[in-house]
Amino acid sequence: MMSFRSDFLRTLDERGFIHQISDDEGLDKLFATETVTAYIGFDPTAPSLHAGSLIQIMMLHWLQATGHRAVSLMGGGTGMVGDPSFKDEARQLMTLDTIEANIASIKRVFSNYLDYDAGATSALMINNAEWLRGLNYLEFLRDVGRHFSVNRMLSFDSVKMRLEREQSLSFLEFNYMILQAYDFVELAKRYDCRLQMGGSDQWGNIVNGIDLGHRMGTPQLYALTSPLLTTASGAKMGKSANGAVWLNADMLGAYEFWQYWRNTEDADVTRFLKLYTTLPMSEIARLSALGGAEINEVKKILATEVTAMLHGRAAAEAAAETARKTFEEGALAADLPTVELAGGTLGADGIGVLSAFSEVAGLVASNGEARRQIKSGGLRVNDVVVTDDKRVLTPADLTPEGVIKLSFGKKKHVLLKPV
RNA sequence: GGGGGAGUGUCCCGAGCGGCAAAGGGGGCGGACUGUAAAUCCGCUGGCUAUGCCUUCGUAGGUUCGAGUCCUACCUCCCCCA
Repeated sequence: MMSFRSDFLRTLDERGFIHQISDDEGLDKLFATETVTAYIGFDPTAPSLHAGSLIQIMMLHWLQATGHRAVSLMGGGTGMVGDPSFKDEARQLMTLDTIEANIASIKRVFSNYLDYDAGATSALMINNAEWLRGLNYLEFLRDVGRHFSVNRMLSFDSVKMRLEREQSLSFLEFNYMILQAYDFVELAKRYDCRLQMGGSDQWGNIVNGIDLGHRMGTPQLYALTSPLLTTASGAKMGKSANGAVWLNADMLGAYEFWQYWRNTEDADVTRFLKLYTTLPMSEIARLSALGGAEINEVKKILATEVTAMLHGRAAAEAAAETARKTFEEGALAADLPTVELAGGTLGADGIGVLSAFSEVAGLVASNGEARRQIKSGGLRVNDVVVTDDKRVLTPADLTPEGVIKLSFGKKKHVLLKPV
């Protein structure tokens, strides 16, 4: 790969964000000579983005940090269609209400990474519903649709699998790539946006936008994709034991978020430091030199840095401290995830362990699962292994701090607290 | 339009003479070993008021003491012919 002159591309390159660029020399020149507006699209498929999207958000962050204008595009229009790229079946359609609610919820995260009040390089939050929802079908077909070749669209890898496999690809979904291409052109016209970034699975969609731009008379547009990230052992980013690693604080607390990064595999630590923190490269080089058990200290730094960007420095340090107490001292940390019990719930007859773990704490999925885990020694109450599935938790189990600590495996803990 | 084939445990792939809560794998979870890592080994991997009850094999009916298995119709997909 060539060496870049522009701060933005050099930074992205040395930190491992770049998978493919449509015209690296041309784009480098653009970034070196002017303030560039670039965007990444986010479809509102859930009330929160998850760790898998963090790499995209970080790209926008660096874009702004190196003096350019970052646009996060909410898919209020495209979300009504659903991206079929590399999916083997159609997603369920979302209602407008759901889409709007999801967008409102997702939006909150961006202000932690982007500055929306920075003069000429303020970040922008735009919703493609703005131009997509009002489209006139016939006009759109004539102005935009005529530039697309179905033959060519069918040849894209992103839909090939779907076609070869057997699953039907509805006409609705098939239009997604056209809408995304059109988004790029609209952003170019309205906001002078020149670059679209995204995950490598978006390459085809982005390039379509560039082509459409040619035909519809925009300036030269560019594509930049990031690698599809997996952990060293092949798992997709953003999934953990308890499900997705959400970015919204109301869906995943800072402590659990911190834990996700703390549990990074050795082989991923350096890569993640570069991608997910803003530590200087020299510092990352120093940390990467540490090996053996020392790498645990590096993982803590990784976890704290990533968490600090999202949830704030104070919350990150509190999470680190909670983890230190819990894992290193074996002490009881008061701010582990806590379930409050309404007055007297523990009082009368106590709570059976099974329902305490399943219904009350939500650590396991069902009573049956709790029973199985007891058999294999995976459940503990106040750090004592549970052996009897008939055991009942009573006020006598309360620690001096007035809580009962439930643990599932070594890493998942919940405090029950009567109030 | 004609002919042939397929849909299995709500993560995936996949076996399944009429007695089936249904083989096997992957993934996931727990345990052991470690460093809150990886690798490895062991166990678990429908629900419940639990020596029993309930819900599961594309959908709806039917035959049978008993249906994932047989019959009928329907849905979806694949292949061949037109």
